[in-house]
Amino acid sequence: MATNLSLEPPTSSSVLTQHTGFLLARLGRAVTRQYRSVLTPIGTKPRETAALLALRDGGAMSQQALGAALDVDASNLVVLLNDLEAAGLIVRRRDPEDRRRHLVEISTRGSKVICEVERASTQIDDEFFADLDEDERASLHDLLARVAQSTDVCVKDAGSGDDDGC
Amino acid sequence: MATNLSLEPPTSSSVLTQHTGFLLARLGRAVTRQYRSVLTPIGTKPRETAALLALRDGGAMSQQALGAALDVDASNLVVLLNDLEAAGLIVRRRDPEDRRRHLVEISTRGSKVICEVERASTQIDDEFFADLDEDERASLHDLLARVAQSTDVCVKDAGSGDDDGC
DNA sequence: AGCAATCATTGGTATCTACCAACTACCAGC
DNA sequence: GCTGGTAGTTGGTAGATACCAATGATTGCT
Repeated sequence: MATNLSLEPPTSSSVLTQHTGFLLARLGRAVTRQYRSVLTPIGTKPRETAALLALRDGGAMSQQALGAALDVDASNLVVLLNDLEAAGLIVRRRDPEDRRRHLVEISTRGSKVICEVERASTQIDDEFFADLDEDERASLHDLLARVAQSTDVCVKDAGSGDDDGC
Repeated sequence: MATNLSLEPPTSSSVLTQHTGFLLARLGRAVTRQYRSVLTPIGTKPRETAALLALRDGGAMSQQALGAALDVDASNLVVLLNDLEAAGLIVRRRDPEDRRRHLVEISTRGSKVICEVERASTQIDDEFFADLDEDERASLHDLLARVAQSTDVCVKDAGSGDDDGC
């Protein structure tokens, strides 16, 4: 039953056409791996990099907010930030308005690192989405952003034109 | 320096607008988690499910081909298939043309399970991509498929109209 | 002042994942 | 019938990840 022995030459490995979600999951892993290989020599992990980017673009924010943005558990975020702080890439200080909170901020040193990191990340993006032209890439980004927004995260417009020259 | 204390209400958690790749990674994790929660009661893990779907749509294939399709390391694939075989969802048999190879095939029992699984997966997809209309979802799928194809995997057209009625 | 809720932190656990080295069975070519 | 390469298997390791329960500091409410 159901015996369709195509046994095609190992090249056309096929499949996963169906569920967009599975495709998404698979590509997410793939791109993370790519990121990791490029980021390793720089010394930051993909997650840490995402955190730095979030902090640079979003400005100082509480750990709670950052965790929500990155979809990382609070307890895991703590150790992640510990590492970043030990490396001098971020700064934690208490929020004067609510001293329970820590305001996490990217440091000047972190800003420098993020420039290097971003160059590498952009390179990966270019390789990874090489088959898509400008418009397609933009529309892919738009679609993903909307999904992210609806799912849980809120992508903000971030009008804060606080450009620390990169 | 770089002190833009927006400290917005925790709702608009912001960011990650920049790199499409990071967005992809984050959403991939999110959707995998969703899948996992729905699949757990059924008894299959996301990876196993992906394998079953690949086998159903791609027909019998060698482990090598399957591993390439799913982007899973050969040694990890072995244990994954062991579990599926122990559960009676797939069958391994030697390829008569090359007895080194195992032809992996979905079993009749596996085909039944996959129906249940697919209902759940489709439900997740519907929730996850709820904000996109039909056309947008299709174009997202198309874009992702093309990226997947160029990256490494080959998504085949799969003309094999071998419908095991679901 | 007392109390419940919140934020960050700690510690622990279970699972997933990638990766690597070695081994068996098998194929193809000489 | 050797030899070299390939497919699958085994076992082990390191790291990533999710998740959960408990604690201390701090807040807001009454």
